[in-house]
Amino acid sequence: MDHLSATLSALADPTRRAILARLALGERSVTDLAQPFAMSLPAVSKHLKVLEKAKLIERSREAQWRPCKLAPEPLKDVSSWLEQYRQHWEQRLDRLDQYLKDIQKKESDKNGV
Amino acid sequence: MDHLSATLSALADPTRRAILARLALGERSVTDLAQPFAMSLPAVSKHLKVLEKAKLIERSREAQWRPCKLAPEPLKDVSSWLEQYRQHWEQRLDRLDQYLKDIQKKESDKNGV
DNA sequence: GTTGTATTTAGCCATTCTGTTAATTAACTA
DNA sequence: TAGTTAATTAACAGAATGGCTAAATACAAC
Repeated sequence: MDHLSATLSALADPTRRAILARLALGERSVTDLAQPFAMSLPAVSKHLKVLEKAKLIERSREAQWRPCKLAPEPLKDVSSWLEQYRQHWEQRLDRLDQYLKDIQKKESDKNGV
Repeated sequence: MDHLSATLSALADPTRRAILARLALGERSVTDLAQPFAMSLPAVSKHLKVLEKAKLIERSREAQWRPCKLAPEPLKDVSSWLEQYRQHWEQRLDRLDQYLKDIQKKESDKNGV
């Protein structure tokens, strides 16, 4: 699987996005991360493995804990990929902008400015 | 499934991203869209259904054709969601920036400016 | 070394995803 | 009406996903 696909499919799960959101606040242990979810620890562990494979988190070792840390690089890649479409979702605003400019110009012309 | 999850999982497939890329150039029929892929027409049709459910494309009717058109709104939503992490992936640059400013300040101080 | 805590692995099950081919629907064309 | 083109639906198979419980591993602390 290519990098971007791995990232996007990791992000496609709400549990995993919630995990990332908490990791944005700082490092957390697995049990810590699991706490808000109505789901077994192994389930959370699997989610973390998906995030790790997508390089969205990094893991270290401290005694019996394996703290997780946000690794934002792949998010940057998603953002870069999205840029190619920015003009498309901003087009409507562009058209409105153009329309307003046109109106304004007509007004100026009418007033002989 | 929530909106953002639907969008991200639709985008997680390289075939679907390629379809969107071609739609960014303008409306296309299904057969047209299918042409570059080594995959049956029904397979492409299914991909289009996924994109349609995620509201990433809109479809109209013209005789026996059902042209597809890019609908970029959900992409904007992904972009907005990503923004909350922008500081994280720009942090390294921020630190470099800060470092350069610090150096510059020290130079100025040394020169008694 | 035994007990306790943190986490992962293994094995299982149900569901969803992605592709296939064959059949069907929809609309134009002669 | 019959034939052609465009696209979808149906039925199927195989792989991947997401959850579970129970067992195993890793380390700490007594």
